[in-house]
Amino acid sequence: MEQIDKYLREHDIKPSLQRIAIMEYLQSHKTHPTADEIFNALYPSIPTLSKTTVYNTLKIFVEHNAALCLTIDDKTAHFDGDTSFHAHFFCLGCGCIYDIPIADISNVLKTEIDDLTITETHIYYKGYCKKCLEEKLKKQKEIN
Amino acid sequence: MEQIDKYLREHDIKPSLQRIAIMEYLQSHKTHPTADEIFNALYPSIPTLSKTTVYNTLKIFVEHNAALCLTIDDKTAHFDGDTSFHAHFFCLGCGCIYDIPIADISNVLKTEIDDLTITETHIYYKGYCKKCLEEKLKKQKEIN
DNA sequence: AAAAAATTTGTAATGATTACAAATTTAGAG
DNA sequence: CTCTAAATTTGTAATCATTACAAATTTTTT
Repeated sequence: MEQIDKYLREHDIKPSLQRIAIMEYLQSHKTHPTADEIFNALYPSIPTLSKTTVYNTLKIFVEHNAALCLTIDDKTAHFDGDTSFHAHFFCLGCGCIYDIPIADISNVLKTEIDDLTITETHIYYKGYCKKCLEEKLKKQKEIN
Repeated sequence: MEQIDKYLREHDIKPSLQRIAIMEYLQSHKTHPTADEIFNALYPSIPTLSKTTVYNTLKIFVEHNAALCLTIDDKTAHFDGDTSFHAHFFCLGCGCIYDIPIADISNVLKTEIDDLTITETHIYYKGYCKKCLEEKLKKQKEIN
């Protein structure tokens, strides 16, 4: 708990009850939750919590580089409390997101391009997890 | 025009007037337009065009690998008629998207991970283009 | 030329996100 | 401490991209 407090301060975010709870959830649930999932998870223990607060807080986290916003899913944004460099896999079937460790590609990825200032680099894989691939193949068989 | 027709057929897409127009627009405008932008651009010349058709058609293109859907912008999906492998830069200020050529990193990027079947790989850079970076710095000065 | 299939269209719904203003909490000055 | 200002949180209402769906149109097949 004290660690979350410290983590927020290190990122120039004043630790409030809500901010601590949301960051605590993000860092202890590596499932890349959506704002809605975070709200539903925390609401029972913080009954005064507002969904707007969750959205506002996540925006602050991202602006202060305390969390990542993943735009891999076109339906909704997902958030990641782990800001270290890694890739993500998004299952087009069930929507789950997995962390994918990645080799050092600093020699391949650019940090500056012409007149463009890079602040974030994302590597996303999309496809199907085992379960969803099987279901997909089963459905295709049924059609044929 | 005949080339678009052929391109669609090669991807098992039956070429209709609307589909040809949308693919023609995608391939001649390398700006990674949104469905809305495509609709507004084509509507004057195809007054019967429906926005639903644009959405449906783009979905078909993506399913048949005739176009890419970019989820780099959390506001709205962008589309790319160039399916060859390249990265994208998204300006957090003005929202423009640039193509970024990328060295061969097939040795770094995975094509199979455990039980996950990869169908797409995306590399996104986010940051600020020259104009937007200047404006951002100017605003920060005004605050301080 | 008629019937079936595919495509397109328009409208209405959905659902994530944001705008905004009121309410509450926290921090600072006296 | 206590009062005031600033920051944060909250709830409601709006926005806006996208989709669902059924009717209309076009294309293909018989």
